[in-house]
Amino acid sequence: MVPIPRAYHHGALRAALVAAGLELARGGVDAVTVREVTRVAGVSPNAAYRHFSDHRSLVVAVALEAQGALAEAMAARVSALSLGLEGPDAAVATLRGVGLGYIDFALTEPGWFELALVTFDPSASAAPAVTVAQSVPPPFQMLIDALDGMVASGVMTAAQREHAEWPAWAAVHGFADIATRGPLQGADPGMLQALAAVVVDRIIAGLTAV
Amino acid sequence: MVPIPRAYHHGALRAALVAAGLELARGGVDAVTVREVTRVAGVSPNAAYRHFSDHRSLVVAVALEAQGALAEAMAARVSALSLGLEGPDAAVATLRGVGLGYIDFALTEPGWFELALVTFDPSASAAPAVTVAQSVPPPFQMLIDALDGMVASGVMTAAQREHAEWPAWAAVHGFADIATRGPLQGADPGMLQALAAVVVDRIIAGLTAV
DNA sequence: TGTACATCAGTGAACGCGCGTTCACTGATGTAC
DNA sequence: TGTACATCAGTGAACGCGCGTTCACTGATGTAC
Repeated sequence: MVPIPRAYHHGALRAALVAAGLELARGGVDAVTVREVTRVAGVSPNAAYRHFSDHRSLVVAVALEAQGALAEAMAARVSALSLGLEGPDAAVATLRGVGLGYIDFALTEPGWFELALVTFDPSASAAPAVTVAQSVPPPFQMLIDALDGMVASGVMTAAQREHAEWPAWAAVHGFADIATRGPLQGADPGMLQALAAVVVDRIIAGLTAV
Repeated sequence: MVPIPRAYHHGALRAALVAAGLELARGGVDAVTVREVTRVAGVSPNAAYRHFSDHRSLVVAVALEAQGALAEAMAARVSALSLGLEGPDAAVATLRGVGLGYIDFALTEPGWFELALVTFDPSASAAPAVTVAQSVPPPFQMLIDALDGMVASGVMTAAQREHAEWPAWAAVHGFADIATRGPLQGADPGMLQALAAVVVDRIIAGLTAV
């Protein structure tokens, strides 16, 4: 990584470190080290400790950023798919958008996706920053809202709604993981898109089946 | 880890190292290091290089063992659920067993589960041992066979069968991952069992829905 | 059966690496009068 | 507006750690005669 030598950041260093971390995170969680992040920011390693108590809290800060990007990708996909739709159609399109957006993000930015996961991990985010700031991570909240929308528009019954978060999340997350770290890694993008659609449609069918 | 000092293994060292690795793997993939494995086997670090070309091939060897254990857990669950059933009932029970066995294994031995995954990763298993010995990993083959059984017994149509591996694996794998590394980590075991059943039943419903 | 010797399976010591983290410090900034 | 000083945000050097891996070696085993 190319160092950018610049002396004093004055309050902006924290942001610069997170930005550097985000860039490095494209290479996965393990690429986000104190030393490399400070190197990229053009600062000595110990400078990081002025802004983060330890390595973990640096990673959590970067992970929260990645989580935000994930939520944005999902929102964008929801907008695109539900545009101009209403009622049941809109509800289904929204749920599809949530799932496809999640998968898209994982395929496009696998490193960030990996990082966003630490945000969902209650043990890793022992750092109060996460648990306090957000009891429910935005991406998960979007799923919940989408499922509630399915009920509100009559596509799902209240009984079907129960616990539906988990099959829905599991299917979409599992596919993202398989396509990212597993056997589908490196498969043809077009095929991955097609399979993603199959996964999302199948699980929605399962959630709305008798 | 407690070293077991014993001098010469004579051909048995390779097996001893894999066994030690499997034990350590309960702590996750990263716990399987050359140094720790040899320490547990009561041997000097470089002794490992007499049996493995490098760290990676040690990990792959241990991972194959973990994968075997996963396949066994799945087979056991399939047997238990499909016992005495025939035709469509047996086919569905088998598919449920495949999914629930997979999840069970992940919950019971999260470290081994993590390790088994490297076996599914085509890039990681650049080691010829894996790709040559098994083009299709046994656990995945069990899923394929179970789905074929669904078609054979008339529960699924040929059209529904197409690409069904991926939604099925994604849902089950995703739940295992969520319960193991994600937000459900540390949740009540009884609840996890119940949710696992929901996930499996929902995805099967989705695969057999119109 | 006994011995000479090749081969095999280990040892002990060391290497370089990158990491997280701490120490005492210094130069830059902001503030009170 | 100018100066004295406290505080803040960095630096430079070093620490200990565990890792993978390589070197030259030695002791144990198996084999040929």
